[in-house]
Amino acid sequence: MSEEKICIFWFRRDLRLNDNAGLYRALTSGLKVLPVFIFDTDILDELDDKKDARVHFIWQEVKSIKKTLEEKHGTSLLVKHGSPLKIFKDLVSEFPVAEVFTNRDYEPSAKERDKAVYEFLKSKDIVFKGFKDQVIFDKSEVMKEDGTPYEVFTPYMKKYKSQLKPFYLKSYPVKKYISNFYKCEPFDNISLSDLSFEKSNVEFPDRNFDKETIRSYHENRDFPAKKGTTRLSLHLRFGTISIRKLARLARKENDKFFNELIWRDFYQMILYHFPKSVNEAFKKKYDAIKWENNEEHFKKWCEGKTGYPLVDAGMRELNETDFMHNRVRMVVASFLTKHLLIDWRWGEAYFAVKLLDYDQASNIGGWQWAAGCGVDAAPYFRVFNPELQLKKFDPENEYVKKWVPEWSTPEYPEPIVEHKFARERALSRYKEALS
DNA sequence: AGCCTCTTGGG
DNA sequence: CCAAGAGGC
Repeated sequence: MSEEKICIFWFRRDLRLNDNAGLYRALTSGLKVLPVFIFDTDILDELDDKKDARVHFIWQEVKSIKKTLEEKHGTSLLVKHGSPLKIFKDLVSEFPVAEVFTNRDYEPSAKERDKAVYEFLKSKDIVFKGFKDQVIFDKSEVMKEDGTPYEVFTPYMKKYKSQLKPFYLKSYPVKKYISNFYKCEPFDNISLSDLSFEKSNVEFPDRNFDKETIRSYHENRDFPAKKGTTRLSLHLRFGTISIRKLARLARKENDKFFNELIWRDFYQMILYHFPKSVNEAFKKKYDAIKWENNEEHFKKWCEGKTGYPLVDAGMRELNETDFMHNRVRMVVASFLTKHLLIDWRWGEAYFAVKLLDYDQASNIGGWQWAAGCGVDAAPYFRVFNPELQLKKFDPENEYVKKWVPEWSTPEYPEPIVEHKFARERALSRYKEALS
């Protein structure tokens, strides 16, 4: 008797059982669905901090999905640890796999990984299908009239909104087909220490956000001392909330907040079309900038000891909580690239190590924007004045006092560069590269 | 999603 | 005297 064929659903950055596009397609495929998660050693081996909060978060969410599947749906989650290609080679000999479903990931390294898995599966006559789940429009769905990708946000956003029908924001009714999982006894649990990681001490923001924050987003979002932003970036990064659900609400409640979600799609689209922008300036000429790359300055920036209170507050918030308010991200990025003339890649790499919500597309986009070398970037002559930014966005010095308690005492260092000097140096150095 | 400097015109 | 606007970087 031939064994009944099954399909695999491969969880990645979509760690939820509700409104999940790829999971829905798997459950409605007619095949029983074996859900799989892989702790990818190709990624984990690169992480030096054994208390990396992202690993802890993913592990926690994976455990929770596994528990739900076991307690409510008579199935389990097969959790593996290793290199995905190798894992799939094992999986197809272990299970009668006919198809593999997943949600698309647009990062260049993920595309490469998926291509290798696709090729292997193809050689075994197994279909590998990817679905759009983590954005509203992907790949080439929002393009200019001439068929090329947008490189400026505002016209992209207008086209996006004109194309957007309620249909695109509809939830996938996973629940209706939830009985189509492959029935089995619980698979083994993997502990954090099995992965050679430990629990982190940072606090994970709640996915159950306050609607009022979205309603008043445009008024409060720029003030880091206020609870003016949703703190949902982590959940968007790992798919622990659905972008469609959030976009439905955003569209209804607050256009400014909705635009921020569109920025996210925009940067994902840019990275998809321009994978080289991972380490090359989108505007080629800017790769000619002669950076100072002063190691001592870079260290002081990392530690939050530049003598500019808003910059230091931001960096210390990042170091202590693995998060930084977005207004302050712009300020510290501008400071690093313009005042210190340090290559944006250094800053981007530091954020990649530290940020709990690190998302490659948004971070590359944001850093290149700050450095002036990206899509729709700030013109090079825009140099934030860190003191004016402080006056504008933290007028009572609440944020600064919280993170830099020694500020306004003799212990607080003098600025490592003087603003006027640094601004002029940046302007002439940029001008030189562009001429 | 800057900032600076200079000019102008009302008080 | 200084707020507000223009224009350059």
